[in-house]
Formats: sequence, C-alpha cells, structure tokens
Amino acid sequence: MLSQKAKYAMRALLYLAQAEPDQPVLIGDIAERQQVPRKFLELILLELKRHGLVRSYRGKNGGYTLARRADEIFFGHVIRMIDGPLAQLPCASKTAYRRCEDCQDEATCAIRKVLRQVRDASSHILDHTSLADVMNQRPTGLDLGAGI
Amino acid sequence: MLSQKAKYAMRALLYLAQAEPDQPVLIGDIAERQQVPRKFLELILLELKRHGLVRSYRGKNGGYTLARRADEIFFGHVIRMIDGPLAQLPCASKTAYRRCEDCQDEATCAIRKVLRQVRDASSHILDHTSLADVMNQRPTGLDLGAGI
DNA sequence: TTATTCTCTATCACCTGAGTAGAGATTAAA
DNA sequence: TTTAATCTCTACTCAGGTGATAGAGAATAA
Repeated sequence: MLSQKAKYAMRALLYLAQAEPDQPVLIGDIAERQQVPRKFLELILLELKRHGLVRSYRGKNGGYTLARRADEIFFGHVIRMIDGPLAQLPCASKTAYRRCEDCQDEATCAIRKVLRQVRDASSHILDHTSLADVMNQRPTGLDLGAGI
Repeated sequence: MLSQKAKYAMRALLYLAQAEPDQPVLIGDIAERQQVPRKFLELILLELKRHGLVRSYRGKNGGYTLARRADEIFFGHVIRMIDGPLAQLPCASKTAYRRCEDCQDEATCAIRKVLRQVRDASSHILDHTSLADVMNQRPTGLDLGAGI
C-alpha cells in the first residue's frame, strides 16, 4: 500500500503544479485545499525540498513552488523518495537491490522471478508518467481507466 | 512490500508443488527445508487450507498436500489472500474497491488514475502466473529476468 | 492405547506510520 | 528597526500491525 505520506506528497505536488509558476503557495493553503494535516505536510514538503522537487521561500510572501516543470516530475521518483523501492521484495528491486536474508538460491527463486516482472511493469508506468500527464486536463474529461 | 507471511506461504506452496502428489508433507519438513519458523507456518498453512489451496491430513502419516494442481494456483490469489488487495490504494482496487475517505473527486483523481494502471499491470502478471509457470524447471535453467 | 500430526486461541514484543508540539531561523514590509 | 508572516527543525506520542511464540485440544494410524 501507498502510505498516506506519499499520497499527501503527490497531492501537494499536483496542487503546486496547477498554481501560477513562480508564485509561492502557502503550506496552509495546500493543507486546507488538499485536506492534509498541516504540521504533517510541513515535514513532507521539507522532504520534497531536500530531494529537489520543490523550492521554498521564507518570510512574508513566502511559500512553495515546484522546482521543476510538471512534465519532469515522475510518480516513480516521488514514491521511491517517500516510501522506498517500488519492488515488493528487496531482491526484486533495481534501484535498491538487497539480497533476501533467508534466500536459499536467488538464481532459481520463483518468487523473485515473478516479483521482478511486476516491478518492471510498475516502474515502466510510474517512471514514465509525470504530473503533467495526469493533471486535470478539464473537469469533465473522459476517464481513461475502466469503470469501477 | 510483500509480507514475510506471504513469502512463507509461497515458499510452502512451491515446496508442496514439488513433492509427490498425494504424499502428505509434514509441517516440520516444510519449515526446516524452507527456513520458516514452524509455529508461524502452522498458522499460514491453516489459512491456506481455509482458502482451499491445500489439504491437510491429521494423525500419523498426516501432513499437507496441494488441493489443486500447481498450474491452477496463481500468485495473485495467494498474495490477495494473505496480504490483501494488490492495488496500492483501496480506490484503485478491482477486487476490493473502497473509496478513499479523504478523496475530493475520484473521477478526476490523478493519483488513482496512475495507480489503477499499475494495479492492472501487476494483476495481469500475478493472475496469469501459476506456481507451475515458475517452478524450478531444472537447476541450471536460464534466468528469465535481466541481470542484477 | 499411544505416538504422531494437525488445529486453534491467546499472548507478546517490537517497529512503523501518522500525526502533534513547540521553539528557532529568515525575510518582507511597515 | 521592529513586527508579523513563513518556513525549518528536533523531539515526542500513540495506535496498530507484523512476526512471531506457547500450549492445550482434536483426530488418526498403527
């Protein structure tokens, strides 16, 4: 499962992406409009800043802006920075590979084999979908996915 | 991340899949060979039994066997039964859809849009890959995945 | 009757996720 | 120069879940 934190991070980024570029947005504004607990959001934005996704301005008229264009911020990047590797097992990760402690033979491990495919498929989507790709084109746009 | 429990469940199932059919395998045997804590494995096998994936026999010469052929047991099924829905968000799940509490407009939610694609891709793999598909064809078989 | 197995309920320690609190640093503007 | 507005940072709490363990009970083959 995606953590709340990652969900909040995406909401904040998407909100910033829709704001005027170079016009800082207040934490309080994001928190209120996106229904994110304010103090928690502070931590999240700090983290996003440290990872270079947003820029901050202090003092009066301060706030946050995106540090890159919305078509240069990918979901895969955001998820990895908040929740860690996309893979479901450390041994199936490409960006954060780690051997499973209790693995007997990684080369023939069936579980790893399947989960690597899943990881590859997931990252293929997440690393090629940017904020811009999914932003609110228009309120009444078609839904891409199948029905619920 | 996949839980330890789910990993253990898969190991147990794969081990059973490689045993003689109709020749019950002891919990203790699975536990030892697959490096799974025995008492924990008891719980897991019980759960797999309740979900109809394994059969159990009590008393002397008892043990466990698969309740279906290995090509009829899919990873998606196992993961869902142990860890819950494959989707990263309840609102992106098909088999266990639930609205996100704090969602403002599901129809235009960008996060959901992306995570549904990921879910679809993942379940496409996991629901079409059976134990038989990935079993140890031969000890020195080729590795399907890319290198580490 | 007994040894062997699975079955079931209860319990527990630890860790992580989610969130809160409050003082500190910086800046624009009056 | 002062003040109010903002972001920054460290520390803390608290609930719930994960990964087990313990031990009595029930079934069965020999």
